[in-house]
Amino acid sequence: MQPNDNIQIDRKSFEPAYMQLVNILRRQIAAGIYRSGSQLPPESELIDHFGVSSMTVRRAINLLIDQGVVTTIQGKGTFVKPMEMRSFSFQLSNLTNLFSDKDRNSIKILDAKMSTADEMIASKLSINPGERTLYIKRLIYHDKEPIMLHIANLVYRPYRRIVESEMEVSSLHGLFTGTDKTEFKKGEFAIEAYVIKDEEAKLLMVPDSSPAFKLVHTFYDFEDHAVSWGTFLCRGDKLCFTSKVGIWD
Amino acid sequence: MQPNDNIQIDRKSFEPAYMQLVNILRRQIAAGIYRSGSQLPPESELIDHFGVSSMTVRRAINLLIDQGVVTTIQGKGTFVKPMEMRSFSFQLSNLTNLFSDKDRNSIKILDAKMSTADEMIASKLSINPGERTLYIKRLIYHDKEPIMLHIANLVYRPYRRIVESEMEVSSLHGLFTGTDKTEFKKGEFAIEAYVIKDEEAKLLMVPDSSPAFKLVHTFYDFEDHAVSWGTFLCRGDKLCFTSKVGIWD
DNA sequence: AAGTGGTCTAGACCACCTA
DNA sequence: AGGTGGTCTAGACCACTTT
Repeated sequence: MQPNDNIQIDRKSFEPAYMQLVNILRRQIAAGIYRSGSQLPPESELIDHFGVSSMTVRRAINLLIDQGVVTTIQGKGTFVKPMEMRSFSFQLSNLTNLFSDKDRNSIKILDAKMSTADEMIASKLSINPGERTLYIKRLIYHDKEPIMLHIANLVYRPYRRIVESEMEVSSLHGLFTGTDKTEFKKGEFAIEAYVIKDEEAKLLMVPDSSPAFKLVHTFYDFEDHAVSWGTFLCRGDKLCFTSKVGIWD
Repeated sequence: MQPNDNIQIDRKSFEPAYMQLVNILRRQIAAGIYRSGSQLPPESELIDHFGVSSMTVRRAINLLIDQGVVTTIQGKGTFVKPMEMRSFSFQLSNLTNLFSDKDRNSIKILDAKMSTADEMIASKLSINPGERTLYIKRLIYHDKEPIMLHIANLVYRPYRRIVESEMEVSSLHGLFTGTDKTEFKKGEFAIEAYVIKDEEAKLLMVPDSSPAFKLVHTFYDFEDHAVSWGTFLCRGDKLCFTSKVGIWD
């Protein structure tokens, strides 16, 4: 089988030329015409063969680079990348799916009270120990089943609306789906492995010592001040992350 | 403060114009000149103001879209996206860092033997129950400390070199760093929360009921046959995943 | 010197939205 | 109809690598 034989770009298609080219090259790599480590045809050849401009070819190649399929070396060529474990990437959208259907979710507020920051909370929120904070503890249900326990500490700023909006169910929904305008500029996350015990186990209705993901978050407002620090405790039996790398058709 | 005032692209810079434009717009969004939900200047205006071509502007905008910073609606405009939790993604490269320094790692093979596939393994490797497989169990050390337990089941194909290369330490290192040519075309990964117990706890030298990440993998060869199925059991105290969302400077 | 990737232009044309 | 994003061209010029 010859490379690039016969295959052409369909100019009448709704699919843009650069995307067709991406798919053509992906398919040829998947078919083993270009093997791991081997060189793709030079761009000039692709331009001639497919009758497109250099910009179109480059756009296609850039997409293949983004997809982790090829690497380019200036002056040398474009090469098929070997599969790497490091390029596995996991999205929280797996978890987000749990929130796509608003009707199937509900939130129960277990606790919401004014508090003062201890050393730990103060350092996380960049305030002084003893300053006022808002403590929120709530249980998130999916299909009447508790799946996540959210505990958050918020900086108390009477002149802002953040506190109220954080309290509301809709804001949490907005955070996950991105539909609402959140008041946050940026956020940090860490995922840790965790074992649910005692009270947490009771609340989430799982046996003691059940596995869980602990999602620690910090949210910042547009002045780059930390506003919210807390954790989502997610039942391990209700959530996992998946990813694919390499060439999938 | 006026949008786009004074700021210009430095044509003498080594940084390409499209990348400068990305950074300019990011900085203006971070500075609150364009707030969440608000509209960016139309492309025609950016073309005029910065004295670049439409292709350069579009390339910059496409990158901002990739970064999750803006959304475009054809016929309407380009808008700043609110921060979304769903766009939170983490890479296995966090874990890869543990492997960057080859000298600090070592691997001990606990078990390696011919076996036959049971129902479970057969279905995962797309072979028939009873067919021959290779079973490998090994402990991965970092700074003399056990951090991961890897158990893998491989399809036994005498005419291939995959088995040998899988056995070797270097292949595992290559998988993580991407330096070696792996024999795999593609792979799937799932991350689950897990609780280490009994024998696993002893091997990894952690107390019973310690938290862990369970990474289940399947690797495929260039004929799309499953070749390897197994799990990495990673000590939760030695590994966590982090990520940032929204606008960071 | 020849071959390769990388950036950029100055337009053209189209599709979509709003009025 | 006028404004907006989206694709595409046919070159030009540059930087890097190999011969």
